[in-house]
Amino acid sequence: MTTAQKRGKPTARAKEPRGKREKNKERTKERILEAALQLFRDKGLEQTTTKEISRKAGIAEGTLFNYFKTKEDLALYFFQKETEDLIRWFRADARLQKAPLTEKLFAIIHRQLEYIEPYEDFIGAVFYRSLQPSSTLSPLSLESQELRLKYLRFIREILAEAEEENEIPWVGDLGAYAVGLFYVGIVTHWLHDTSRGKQKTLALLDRALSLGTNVLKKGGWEW
Amino acid sequence: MTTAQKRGKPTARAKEPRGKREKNKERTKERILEAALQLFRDKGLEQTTTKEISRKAGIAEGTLFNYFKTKEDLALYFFQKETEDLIRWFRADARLQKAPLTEKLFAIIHRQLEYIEPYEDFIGAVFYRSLQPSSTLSPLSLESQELRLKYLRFIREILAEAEEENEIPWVGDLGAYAVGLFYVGIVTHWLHDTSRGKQKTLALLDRALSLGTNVLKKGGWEW
DNA sequence: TGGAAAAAATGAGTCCACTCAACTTTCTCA
DNA sequence: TGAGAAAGTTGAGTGGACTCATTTTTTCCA
Repeated sequence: MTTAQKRGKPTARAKEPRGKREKNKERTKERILEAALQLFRDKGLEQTTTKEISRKAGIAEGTLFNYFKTKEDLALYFFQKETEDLIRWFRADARLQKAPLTEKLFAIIHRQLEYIEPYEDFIGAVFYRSLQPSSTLSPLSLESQELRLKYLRFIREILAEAEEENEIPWVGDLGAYAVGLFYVGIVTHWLHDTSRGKQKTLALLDRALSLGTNVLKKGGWEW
Repeated sequence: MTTAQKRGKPTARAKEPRGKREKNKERTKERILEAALQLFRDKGLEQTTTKEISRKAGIAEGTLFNYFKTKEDLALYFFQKETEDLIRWFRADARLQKAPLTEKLFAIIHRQLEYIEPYEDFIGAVFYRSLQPSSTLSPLSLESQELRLKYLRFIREILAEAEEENEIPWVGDLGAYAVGLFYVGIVTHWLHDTSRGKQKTLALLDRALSLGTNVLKKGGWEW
């Protein structure tokens, strides 16, 4: 009888074992992120306290730490989201998928710069921490490690496509790694760039990418 | 009379206007650095408290902050010292000064890796912060900025010498910047490298430098 | 439907980096 | 030489990130 009843209601509501809880958690996490990002942007990372974030998100101070291990982890989540959005955006653009490598990389990095633009000050304080490799002690190591890997895998895929089309010679993982480093350099330049609309950085980006792909095509990569 | 007396004793002692004070300050700073470095190396950056450092250095907690604005600043001082030592070391080696560019850069970066070796864990936690550009809010921005500039100027000089000898085409400030970035990449690789004696990183360093200078010589740098 | 178990939220409490007003040492100059 | 000024030291105090024992909410199942 009981078993029959159990099986009788699945379509109505009982199908999802974790309904309210999961939904609430998601909403809370979203609220925390929203509050934090707004405060980080307006006041900077250091000037924003976890108390403030909690208050703005409508939760207790302790709750914040059930969702994010540290304040820094919370800040790094911004990049996590950016990377996920970036990959989705790129995969959705059919035209771009067929464009030459240089154009793809330009579009990708350019979009990243646009994304971080409103958060310039905050980025300066956190960006480099996402590079930090795992250290058994740092509580955020795994997260940032994962993030780096996700980004590198994405770039690796794009390079692999260009390799397959014989657009460039084989560059392997190291190629993706080099693009990642290049991105670090561009962001650093961007952070220092006081030209209108960061034009200098965009010019540098364009020229450096052309240079890079030219070297590759000419066989400069051979060891 | 008073003036005559004043001038009469310069050779004896009165010549140095700031004697005891300056000397004490220097000794204290040295003691703090020594204590801090030892603790950072043995227990890691996060696990070392400023209280501990002060105790080990034989000073009050507050005194530490008369010498270093923040704990992070204290940690960054390690790199300051490294850079200064590096420049002095390079300039003292007459043979190396005449060696080809690739060899110079290899020697420089290799020496830096050797220098940081005993501090591997600690480096992972601080290295990337030295990249952080100035932000009006960060109290340590100026110091780390200065450090970066000192290093970049040093690399720039070495590249300029190679330019003058027509060993490579003109690469300008951007060339130094690229070498700096390359160093970041190498250190990142080094931090992840689990091979015996970090041999993989050394191999990478060697090959990447050859590749780089080859590209330059073949005119790959032309835009 | 109710009552036990699991999951999540809470906020008082801890630890630690950093500040600052009071004190001590060193320097200066009549 | 000694008294006032300048530089340096001190440690109790402050604020903020993070913990954890307790309480509240949600789910599970007879």
